[in-house]
Amino acid sequence: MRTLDDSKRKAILKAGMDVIAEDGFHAAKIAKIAERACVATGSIYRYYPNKEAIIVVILEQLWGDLAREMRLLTPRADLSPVEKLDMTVDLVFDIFTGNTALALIFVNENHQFLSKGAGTLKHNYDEFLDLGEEIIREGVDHRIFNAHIDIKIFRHFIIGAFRHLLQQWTLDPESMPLNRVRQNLKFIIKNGILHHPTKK
Amino acid sequence: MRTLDDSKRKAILKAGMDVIAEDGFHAAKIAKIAERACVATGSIYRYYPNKEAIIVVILEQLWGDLAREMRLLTPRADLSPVEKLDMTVDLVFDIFTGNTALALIFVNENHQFLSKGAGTLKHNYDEFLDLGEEIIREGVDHRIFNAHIDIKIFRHFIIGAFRHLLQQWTLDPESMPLNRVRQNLKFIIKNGILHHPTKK
DNA sequence: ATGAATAATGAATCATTATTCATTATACAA
DNA sequence: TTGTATAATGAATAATGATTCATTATTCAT
Repeated sequence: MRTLDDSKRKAILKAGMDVIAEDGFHAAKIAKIAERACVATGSIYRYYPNKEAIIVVILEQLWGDLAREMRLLTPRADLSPVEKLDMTVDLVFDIFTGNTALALIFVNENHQFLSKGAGTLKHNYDEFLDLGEEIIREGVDHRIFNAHIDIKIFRHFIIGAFRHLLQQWTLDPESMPLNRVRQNLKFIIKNGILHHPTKK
Repeated sequence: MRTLDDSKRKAILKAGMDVIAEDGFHAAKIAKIAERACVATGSIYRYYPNKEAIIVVILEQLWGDLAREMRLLTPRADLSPVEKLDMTVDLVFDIFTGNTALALIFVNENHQFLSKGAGTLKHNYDEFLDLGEEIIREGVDHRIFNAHIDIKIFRHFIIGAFRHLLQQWTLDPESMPLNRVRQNLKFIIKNGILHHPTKK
């Protein structure tokens, strides 16, 4: 009895990621994905029930990986909330720095597929964000973070800022090195734009 | 000689705005827009060469209006950079507060059409953002804003944060009143999340 | 009133692509 | 080695929906 080939499933996923990143989900053609993966168009349907399933798996993995890392990070008692916040930013930047295609998919497609699939995707995404919120709450409890800021709003604030900056980076990586973006992002979310003169 | 009816052009634009906001540009059907505007599908093509032109006009007007307001705001000598920054935030919130459909179009479609059309759209959008940058630069010169923050990054930071917050608001306006979002946004961009104890 | 000129109509066209499925090739159990 | 289950194939299908265009209705200058 022949069996499905897992390396082929991966090849299709990778090809799907690249083509969807290049052309956008809607314009991404199954024929092109098949060609990139070196399989026939029909073969794709042995491994994934439809085009949507491909991107859903990509996003499920992304948020699954990030949620797993966050489960390790949040409970650490040896780190301050500020350190945890910085490390979360690093975590996310590190994932996308090495994978422009994944960055593009997050930037352009994430939202519209959040509610698609069995529910794993939304679950992973929410878990990641809830763990992030946990860090903020810890900081507020420690009087390190400002208690007057609405945590839910702050969380969306950061996601949105990050997403848009990542998008600008994919459009023109030269003029906006991801490292500078990272440093500025960390600084702004902590200190804002106002100049705080430090006493001599 | 019969003439094209400007009220019909407006009706089509309004219907297009509503339907595109509801269904997204791609899923928005010309037939539905025509029905809402109480015209035949073919009539739409008397007023707009294609579906894309409709959304481009909507976005051109949005950024045109905002750029015009900014041209009045930035040169005012009676306002501090902080006040100008706050007023810019108010300006943008005010436009979208009364127009959920326009908010949805900004949130979901703006980026992909930025480079479409004759160039007016991109021009208006850039002008608005450049004038915003102007305010930041003025604040830096006055030692009110932090000189170490990359202005271009800060600008994308705010747009992204704003867009995502607006999106959350369109998804669930109850749980996230736009007024609370507005206040938090103003506070965070100025002060960040860190708690700055004020001397007694 | 009249008759160009052109606005309005909406059924038909046409292009596009995801998906299916009849057929062929291949891996594996016996 | 052989038979069979099923993987692989890619041409054909089928659905979709933007746009066209032949026809009809309306406006307006004369």
